[in-house]
Amino acid sequence: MSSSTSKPRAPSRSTEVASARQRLLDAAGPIFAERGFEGVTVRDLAAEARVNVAAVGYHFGDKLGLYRAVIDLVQEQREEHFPQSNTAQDPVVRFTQLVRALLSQMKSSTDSSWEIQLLLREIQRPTPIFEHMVRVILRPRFDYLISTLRELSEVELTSEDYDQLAFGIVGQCSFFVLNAKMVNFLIPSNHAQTVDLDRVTTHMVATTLTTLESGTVLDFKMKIKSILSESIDSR
Amino acid sequence: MSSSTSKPRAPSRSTEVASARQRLLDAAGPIFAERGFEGVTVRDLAAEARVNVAAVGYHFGDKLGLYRAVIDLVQEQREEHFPQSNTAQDPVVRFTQLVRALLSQMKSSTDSSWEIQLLLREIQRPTPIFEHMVRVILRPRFDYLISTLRELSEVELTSEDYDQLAFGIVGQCSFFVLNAKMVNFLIPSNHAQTVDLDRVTTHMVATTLTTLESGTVLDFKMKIKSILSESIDSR
DNA sequence: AACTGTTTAAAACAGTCGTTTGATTTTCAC
DNA sequence: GTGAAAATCAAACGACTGTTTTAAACAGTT
Repeated sequence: MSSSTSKPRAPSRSTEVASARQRLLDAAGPIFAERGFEGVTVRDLAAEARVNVAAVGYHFGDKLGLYRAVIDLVQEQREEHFPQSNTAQDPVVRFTQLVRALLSQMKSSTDSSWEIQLLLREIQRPTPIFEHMVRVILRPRFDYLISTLRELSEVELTSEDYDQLAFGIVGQCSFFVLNAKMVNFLIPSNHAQTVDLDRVTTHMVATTLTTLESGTVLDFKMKIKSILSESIDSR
Repeated sequence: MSSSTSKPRAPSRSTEVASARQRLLDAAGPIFAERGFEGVTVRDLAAEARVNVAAVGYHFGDKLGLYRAVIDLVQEQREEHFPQSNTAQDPVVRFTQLVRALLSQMKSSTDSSWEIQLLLREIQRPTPIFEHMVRVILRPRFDYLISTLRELSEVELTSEDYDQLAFGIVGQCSFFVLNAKMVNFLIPSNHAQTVDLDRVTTHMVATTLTTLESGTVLDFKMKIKSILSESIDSR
C-alpha cells in the first residue's frame, strides 16, 4: 500500500523559515480536528499551509500519511507535555485538577487545544489509525483516571463500577464538547457562555465524590434493580 | 434553494407492494443513522432499496429532501409512539424507566431503534435540518427529564443544577452509544457484552439519586470551588 | 561547475459524488 | 382499448475528490 516514493528526510533546518513540510503539519492539525479526516480536502490543506498540493504526496505519501503524522505529533507532545506531573497529595485535589484539565483541553478549537477534538473525532469515526491511537494515547489516561478513582473510594468497589464511573466522566466531558451547539440550544440563553468550565468541573467532581462516599448508593442500586426486573413485562 | 421540481403526491397505495418511494424511506433511515448524512451516497441508498438512483431526485427533490423526509417520519412516529405514558406513581420508578428507555432506544442499530442514533448524528454533525429537529423532537424529552428531576429532589436546586444533571444523563447515554467501539477497546474483554443496559441504568440512576438526596453535595462543591480558585496560577 | 534534495506551478489522471436527462414502461381513469 | 400522467430506467453530466505527472526554479554541497 505504501507508495514507493523515496521518503525524504526532515529538512536540516538550515532555512530558519518554516519548511513546507512543517507548515503542512502545523496547518493540518486544527483543520482535521475541526472538520474530520473525510471533511477535509488536500487542496484545503495545501491552501491553508500555502503549499502546493503535490507537497502532501511528496512529504507524506498520501493524505492518510499526513493524518498519521499529525496523530504521531500529538502523541509526542502529549508525552512530554503531560508527564502525569500532578503532585498534589490530597487525592480530591488531584482528581479535581484531572477533571478540570480533561475538560479544559476539550474546549473549543480556538484555544490551540485542537488535539483532543481530533482524538474524539477519530474515536467516533475511526480511520485505519484507530487502534494505534487508542492504545498509545487514550489508554494511559484512562488507567490514570481509574487509579485516581480507586484512591478516592473509601471501600473497594468492583472494577466494573470503576469503569462505569470513569466512562461517566469521560462521556460527560466529550458530550459537552461535541454537542456544544445543542447544549446552547436547549438551555436558556441567559447563560453567559456555553459551558462554564469550573461549573461543570465542580458538578462532576461533586457527584462522583458523593457517589463514592455515600453509603446509600448500594441501597439505591438494590431498589433500582428490583424496579428493572419488575418492569420487564411492561415493555 | 428548494428545487423547482413539481412535488409528486404519495402514490395512492393501489399497489399493495411497497412503492419505490416507500422502499427508499424504509431503507434510508438505518443507513443514515449508521453512516451519517455525508457518509452515505445516493447510489448506496438506491441499491439498498432496490430502486433506481433517479428515484431519489424524483420523489424527494434531492438527497437532503430524502433526509428531511426521514427525520419527519421519525418525528411523527415518536409523537404517537411515545405519548409520555409513564404512569408510575413513584417518581423513582418513573425516572428509572425513563433512563432505561433512553438507553434502550440508543442501543445498536440492529434493534430497529436506529432513530435515536440518527438524531445523535444530526446533533454532532448538523445539517440544515438541525434547528427544526432539536426544537420538535429533543426539546420535549429534555423538558420531561428536567421535570422528573425536579420531582425527585428533596430541596429545590437552581435551574443550572438541573440542566447539569440532565445533560450528564444524556451525555453518558449518548457516549455509550456513539463510542461503543472505544468502550470495547478500553475495558477488559471479559465483559459479556459491550454495554449492559441494566447495569448502566442502575449506575446512572443511583448516582443521580444519591446526588439529589445527599446533603454533602454542597459541601463538596464548596471545597472543589476553593480548589479550583487556588490552582489558577499553577496552570 | 555539476549534482543533490526541496519547492512550486500547472495540468491531467481516474474515480466518485449528487444530480439530470431522455427514453421507456407502468398505472389508471375514461 | 386509449391516452395522458406517473413512475422507472440506463446513461450521462458536471463538479469535485485524491493522486500523479511534467516542468521549472531554488538552495546548498562538493
